[in-house]
Formats: sequence, structure tokens, C-alpha cells
Amino acid sequence: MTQQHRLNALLELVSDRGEISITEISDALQISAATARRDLNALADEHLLTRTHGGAVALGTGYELPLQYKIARQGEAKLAIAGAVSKLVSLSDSIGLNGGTTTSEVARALGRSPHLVGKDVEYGLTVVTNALNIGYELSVRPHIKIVVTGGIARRQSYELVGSIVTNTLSDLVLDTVILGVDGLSEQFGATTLHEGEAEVSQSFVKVAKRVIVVADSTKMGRATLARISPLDQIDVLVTEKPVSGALAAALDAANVRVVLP
Amino acid sequence: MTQQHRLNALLELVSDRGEISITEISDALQISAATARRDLNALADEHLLTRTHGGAVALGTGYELPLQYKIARQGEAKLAIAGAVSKLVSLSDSIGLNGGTTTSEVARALGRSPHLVGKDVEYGLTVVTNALNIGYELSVRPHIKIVVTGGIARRQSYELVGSIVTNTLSDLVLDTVILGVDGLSEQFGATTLHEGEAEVSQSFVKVAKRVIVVADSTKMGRATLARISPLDQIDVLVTEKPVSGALAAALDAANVRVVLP
DNA sequence: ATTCTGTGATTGTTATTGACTGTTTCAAGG
DNA sequence: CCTTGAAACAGTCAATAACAATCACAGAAT
Repeated sequence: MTQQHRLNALLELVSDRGEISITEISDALQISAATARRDLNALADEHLLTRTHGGAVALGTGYELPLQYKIARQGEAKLAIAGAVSKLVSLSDSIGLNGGTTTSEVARALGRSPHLVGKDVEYGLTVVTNALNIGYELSVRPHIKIVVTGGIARRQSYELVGSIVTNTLSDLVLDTVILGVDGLSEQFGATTLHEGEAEVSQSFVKVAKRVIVVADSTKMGRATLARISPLDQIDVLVTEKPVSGALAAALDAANVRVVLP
Repeated sequence: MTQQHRLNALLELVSDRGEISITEISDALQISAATARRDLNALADEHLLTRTHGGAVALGTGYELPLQYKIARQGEAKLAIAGAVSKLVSLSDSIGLNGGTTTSEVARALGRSPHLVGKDVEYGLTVVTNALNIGYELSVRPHIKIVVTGGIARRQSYELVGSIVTNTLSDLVLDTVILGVDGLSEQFGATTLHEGEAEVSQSFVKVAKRVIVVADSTKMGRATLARISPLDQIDVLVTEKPVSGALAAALDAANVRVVLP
């Protein structure tokens, strides 16, 4: 029983039953609970299932609600950033969101924020996104209207990319666009690892009245493969620690407002 | 009784009855009042219900559907249909899939089918869909290229609808389109419950070389609100029981091939 | 032969649940 | 409009189960 076999068998078990517990796994595959946990975590890291306390559930089973577990794994910084961002959004806004772990956290925060639940409003919050996971998770929320851009799915990030995205976005106008980025540097501005995602983010910037960049402190001063936009097209940066050094000066010069939790 | 179970069961109870009390919950699910309260608060935090003194009420409509999607996982008929459909698909096809419980099962079958895993092919299976849950689930499969049409999400069915969908689809050509329908009748052909979804399905039919309709036997002879297409535009019908009566004759006259598992 | 990875066992830590307690809310009756 | 008792609530605690981290051993790869 190799690792590969185990992982395959595990996936099959989970997608057959919809959910599974650690003890069921260690029983069925004759492996220790420790290994069962390791395997589940490995599969969860690749987004092939959703981990829960005591086991896992297959994708697409009802409401994948025990998100606290995921959140705990993703770190405090992103959670704090997400909370701060949701305060910058108001009811009846139309919001753009690209993909990524930080923006996914922002999406969850938007879904939770009490001040975004309109009681008697005809049009509440509208979220436009090219991220499949965000669309999927938020589509259950009654108070948010979800528009998905369409496009070709990238497995690594759940993002939709390609000409379909840019075509769709060019017909829209967004009050605020919230962009997760992989790097933010003085010289190159906001950058990302994938050129297709950069193209999408550029399209978002073009149709936005206000651009908010979300990035934790590890992204500061870093530049990755593909440019999204120079600093002066950014209106607000939300991060969890004060920015220092040359980047801070550049942000100031570009009139970027820095918001901390 | 895991947390998952509890939360799902709770939402089901609430949306069935409209409202529910703590004692009813702790009685029905055999849990303590404290846990019932904790669960209700968790769901209220996610805006999936509204908390009241002594219990909770459902807000709005539309939580039944994700549950249907969960139940669909267990429907034997749909599983059998899905298996039969996947045999009609070959590697390097481009496939269209609309939303619904049956097509979701088809998508899972496509993701699992060994004969669709191309080892050294440059272009394997391509799936085009307007269903968020299908896109989300299949996007993790390395051997399938996923294209999502984009559009406005319907909470009740995970389907994307609206002009964005038709715009996107009009630029594509699909080898096979697999349509889930709510009714199939001699007089009205394939029909569905929602006019927006019907529009999308029509667009799928327009760009398809081959149209496969999937429907379990409960849909036979039934007609619902919105027409998708007459029988003679359908090439194949996949269902789990032989069709009889007037509909069978009409299918024969329209040259529809009926495939059973 | 020896490194290296993967597995299982062990440990301390964390999360979840139900019971308990004091406080708050609701509604009926004055 | 206020009082008052019952019900529901929030907070805390202990027990249990699950978790992450570490270590040692076995088999595989080099």
C-alpha cells in the first residue's frame, strides 16, 4: 500500500460517502490515525476535499461550514486584513474580487459582516469575481448577489482566466475592486506569479472606481513575474503591519492610503 | 453525529418548518441545549438563518437546494445515468453541461472515469459549464479542462444565468452538450422550471453538435414552466428505465436514441 | 553501506461538548 | 406602566476526543 494508492483510495472513499472520519479511514485502510490525518491534510492542501474536526467532507457536500478550521490554518494576518477590508465596504456597493487566499478570506468576511446585511434594500451588495471558490461559497448567502466572470479554470488557485474574463469585465463598472497580489514593490508596483491572473487583475483595475490592494507583510518589497499595476493606480493598501523603508515612501508619494486592522 | 451533520440537519429542519425551537432541536438531534444554541449562533453568524429568543427562523427561501444536491449523491438512478453518460463521452471531446442534480452526478462520473484520463495527450477532455458547483468540483481534476461561462449566480441551483452566459457560449463550439431537464414531454419537448436556466440551455443546444438529455424516469411525460427545445433537436436520451407510451413513440418519431444503463 | 523518506507510537496541546451558574429577556397579570 | 416568575441566555468548567509535534524504527533509494 503505497502513499499514492492510499491517497487515491481515500479520495474515492470520501467522494463516495460524502464524508468520512479518521477512525473509519484507519479502519478501512488499516493505517494509523496519524497517517490518516497526514493524508487528509495533504489532500486538503491540494483542495481535493475539505478537512473537518474528526475527518473530512467531499467537495460539494451541502454547506462546507466548518471553515474555522481552514481559517486557523491560514494565519491570523489574513483574517485581520479581511476584517479591516470589510469595514471599507458599504451596503449596495458593487465589489470586484480576484482570487487568492487573502481575497477568499475577504469574501468570507463580507459574508459575515453584519453591516452588509440589508434588510429592506432592493439591491444589496454585489460581488463580481473570477474565483470559483469565492463564487461557490458566497452563492449560498442570501444577502449577496454574485456575478462570476467566466473563463478557464486554473487548478492551483481556482481562478478563471483568459479572454472570457476580460470580455465580461469590460461591460461592468465596479465601485471597489479588492485585489490580492503576490508582491508589492516600489519599482514594479503590484505583481503576481501568473501572467493570466495579472491580465485579469488589470481588467479589474480598468473598470474600478476605487482599487484596494490586500497583502500581508510577507509580500512587501517583493516583485514576482507579472505586473498588475503601478502604485499610483492603487487607492488603498490593507495590510497587517506598518510598512517601512523605501516602499513606505513610495506609497506615500503615490498617494496610497495604508490601512491597518 | 458530527458537526457537519448537525449543521446540515439543522438548516434542513429550519427551512422545512420555517422556524424551530431549541428544545425541538435538542430533541430531534439528540444534542444538548447548549450545543443547539452554539450551532444556531454559528449559522446565524453566517447569515444562513435568523436567531430568535428560544430558537431560530428561516430567512427568505432557497436553502433546500444545496440539500437536494447532497441527496442527489445518493440517488441510484442518477448514479446509473451518470455512469452510462460517461461511456458516451470520449477523450479530447469538448462537453457542455448545464446545472442540476443529475448533471452534477454526470460531472463526478466524468471526473472519475478512467477512460477519460489522457496520459500523453495535449488536449484532453474539456468541460464547459454554467454550474458553479460543477466548475468548483471539477477544477481540481488535472485531466479535465474547465471553462465556466460566467453569469449571475442563482442561489437555488448554483447555476449562472443571464446575458453573460449567452455571450460566452455564442463564441464556442461543443462536440456534445449534456442537459439536465425538469420535464420531457411529447408535446412540449424538454422543459425546465426557471426561464433563465431555459435560456442558457437553449444557448447550449445552439452551439452543440450532439445533444444528450439526461433525466430520470420521474421527469418523463412532465412539462414545467420554460421550454428548452423540441424533441427533434435531441440526439440521445439517457434515463434509467425504458420509456413507454406516447412519449416513447414521439421519441422514436423524432429520432431520439434512448440509452439505458 | 548509508542516507532519506514515510510510518506508527507517544506526548502535550487544543477543540468540542454537556453540565452548571448567574444574568437577561419575555410576557402575563396586577 | 411596572412587577414578577419562567424560560432562555452567556459564560465557565471538566471530560473527552482530536490535534500537532516529536521521536524511533523500517524499508526504499542512492
